[in-house]
Amino acid sequence: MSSLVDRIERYLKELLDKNPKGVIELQRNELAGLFECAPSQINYVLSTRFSLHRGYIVESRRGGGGFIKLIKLPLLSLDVVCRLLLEELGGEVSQQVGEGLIDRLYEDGLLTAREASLLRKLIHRDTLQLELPERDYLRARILRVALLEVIKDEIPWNKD
Amino acid sequence: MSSLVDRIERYLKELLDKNPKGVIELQRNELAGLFECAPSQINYVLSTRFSLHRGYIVESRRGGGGFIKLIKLPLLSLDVVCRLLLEELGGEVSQQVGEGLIDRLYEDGLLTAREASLLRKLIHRDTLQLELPERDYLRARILRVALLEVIKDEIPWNKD
DNA sequence: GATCTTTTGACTTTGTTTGACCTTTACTGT
DNA sequence: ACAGTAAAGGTCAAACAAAGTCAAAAGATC
Repeated sequence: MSSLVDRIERYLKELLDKNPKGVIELQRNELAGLFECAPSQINYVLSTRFSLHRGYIVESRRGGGGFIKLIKLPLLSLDVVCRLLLEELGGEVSQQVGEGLIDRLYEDGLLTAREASLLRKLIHRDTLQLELPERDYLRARILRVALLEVIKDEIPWNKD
Repeated sequence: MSSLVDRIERYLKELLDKNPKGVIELQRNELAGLFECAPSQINYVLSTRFSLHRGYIVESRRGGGGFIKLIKLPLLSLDVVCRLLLEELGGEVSQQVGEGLIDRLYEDGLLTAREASLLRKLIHRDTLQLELPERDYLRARILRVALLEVIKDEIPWNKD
């Protein structure tokens, strides 16, 4: 008997596959109602089955009219993400490394010229103005967020 | 399902777009009636979605024959941007104000949608992860750098 | 039976909606 | 002119409506 978490996972992946953009939006409580479980179960599914290193981004908003948005990342960028995001951008990033990364993303066509030069300025030590362990942590966070944002609307790859 | 506040916002922005002067006048109670909500909901929409930082001015008068007037400010001009840089972004900037400003830059066509949502994430407290006086200072620096980058193309005498 | 995964529930955080009460303005009758 | 009244809009705090967190309980696995 497949567990709840598995059934919810399957259900969401079906929805994602049906949707050509690889994006779905849902209500946590509604979904919990559909599967007759605690709402926090949905969070469990999301964090164990739709984590970043499995190739998904989850966005959400609270309050009235809140939602949860599930984005399936294009395969193309998936290996880039795994490598950069999880390894290099995990902890701290120096300015040099950061700039190298931005250059590479630009050359790969993931960043426009303007985005690249904006990011280069943003991660500059003169902008961050923090002492040294924190500065490199912040730079890593900034680049992580930027990368995540940028890979979302990569051209969708093959289906199935 | 989009929330009431979103629907009212959309409605008002449509009206503003349709009106070439970028000015509309309305009755609070009438609008509340149209959307079948409490009149004070209108105030909520106005203060969260049509703030000065987002590029709107709201004027009103009470009493018989009262009204609410919504004015969309003209596109950001160079001198307004300079004033923003010096005054608004000089010191500290809250997340709310920052988001408002980014919204306005986007609506004025100075930022692409992707740049806007990137910046929104970058200035989010979860990304900055600093305690409160420093966080708002850093946010101001980030927005300053971003704004400068973005208007570079607009400055005629600057050729790089 | 130790450990790993799943499931649940109490509590928190964030954003929205409402309602009771307040202030300002125009109009009306005297 | 003047007071009174009705007709706007304003404020603020409480209620409501999401989603998030965390730890403990319950199952599974070995």
